[in-house]
Amino acid sequence: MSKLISKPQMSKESLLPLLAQHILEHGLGGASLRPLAKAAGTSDRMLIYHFGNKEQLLTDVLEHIAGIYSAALDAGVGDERAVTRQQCVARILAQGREPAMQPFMALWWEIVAGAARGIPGYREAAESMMAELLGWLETQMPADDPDPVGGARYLLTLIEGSLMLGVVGHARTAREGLLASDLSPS
Amino acid sequence: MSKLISKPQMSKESLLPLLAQHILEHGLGGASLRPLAKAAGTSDRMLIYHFGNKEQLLTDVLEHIAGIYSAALDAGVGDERAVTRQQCVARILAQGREPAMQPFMALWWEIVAGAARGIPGYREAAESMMAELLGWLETQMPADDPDPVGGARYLLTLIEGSLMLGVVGHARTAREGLLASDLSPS
DNA sequence: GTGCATATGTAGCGAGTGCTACATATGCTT
DNA sequence: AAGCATATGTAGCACTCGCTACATATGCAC
Repeated sequence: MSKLISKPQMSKESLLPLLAQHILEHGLGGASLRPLAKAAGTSDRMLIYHFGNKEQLLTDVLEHIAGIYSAALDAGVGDERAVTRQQCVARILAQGREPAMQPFMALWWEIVAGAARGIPGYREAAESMMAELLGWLETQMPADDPDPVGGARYLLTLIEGSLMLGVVGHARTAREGLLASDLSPS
Repeated sequence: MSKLISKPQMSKESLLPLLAQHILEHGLGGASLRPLAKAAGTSDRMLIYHFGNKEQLLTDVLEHIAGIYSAALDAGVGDERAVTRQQCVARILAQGREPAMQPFMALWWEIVAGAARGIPGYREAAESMMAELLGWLETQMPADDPDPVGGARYLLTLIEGSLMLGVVGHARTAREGLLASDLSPS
């Protein structure tokens, strides 16, 4: 009885999107091979076969996710330049609150936690992602900003602080904080 | 052969400091009963006996740690009031970078990550801790501050953003951001 | 056809997980 | 002394973990 049903012929590339989806939903820490394999329609056996070991698999998936995130960033903000710093911050915060961004946010804080805990690889991953975000933010600064480089760093600090406060149920605190900053003309 | 060696007569209260120590070192997520028990000089069997289940144990330990942190906060900053907002921020950031604070920081980001992931209990815990920190920060504002309530929220956002950037290897970015803020008189 | 590299299924290993069953030991109350 | 609530040790259960051993199946080169 020959099995002629189908030979999906899977590969790293074909697996990565499904694995990324699962990681975004369930996180890095709780991810174990067998559920990942089921999500990707294969077996733990094959995940190890393709990626060598779990750590390499997670590294590859993270890289894949970073690519998706970059694209989402550019697509999410309109292409007309912000006029004021306040407007710039508001737009990015609004985008960060989008439901579609939630899985990325959850994953991001998990990476931050790993970096703080000193888990090998996490700090490096977080550092490069943050560097990329900073570079992107510089391009989003108002065209007539007197100090786009320093300003981007200032806004990044405010944005990340606001996002964190939002995550822990203090979105209102962050909003009131921004109102008391120099971004809001009295 | 009677065993007269010693009867440690343990209790929740006597276990909590040792458990807290272990959690601060190794994190919440990776904590499992047997290593915790070894750290506390007892058995997994007795941890369940005293706390009922693992979740309750972690809840109790977290509460214990929050108490320690509160005390460390007050002790860490000198008792003379800051004169400027900039000074206020600088002092708190300096304290957050102290080696002794590192375990608390790592635990904090783990809680934030759990809150972002929606793990039951984490958001509530984080929210109340942050509320307490905000209240404390209001008392640390300069005496002549024109808007201590809004200002505390503004500074909290900047501080948490700076701490996060520091964790991911972007302490310099945060520093330059603060230099470009209204806290640094040009 | 005959090898041979690539790909996949089945079974399992040794370690660790939270938690429980059962047997005691201890010290207080009556 | 008897009974009883509190406390503790020993063993183990049913499960998951990352990973491996072994057996194949497939398709291509010669």
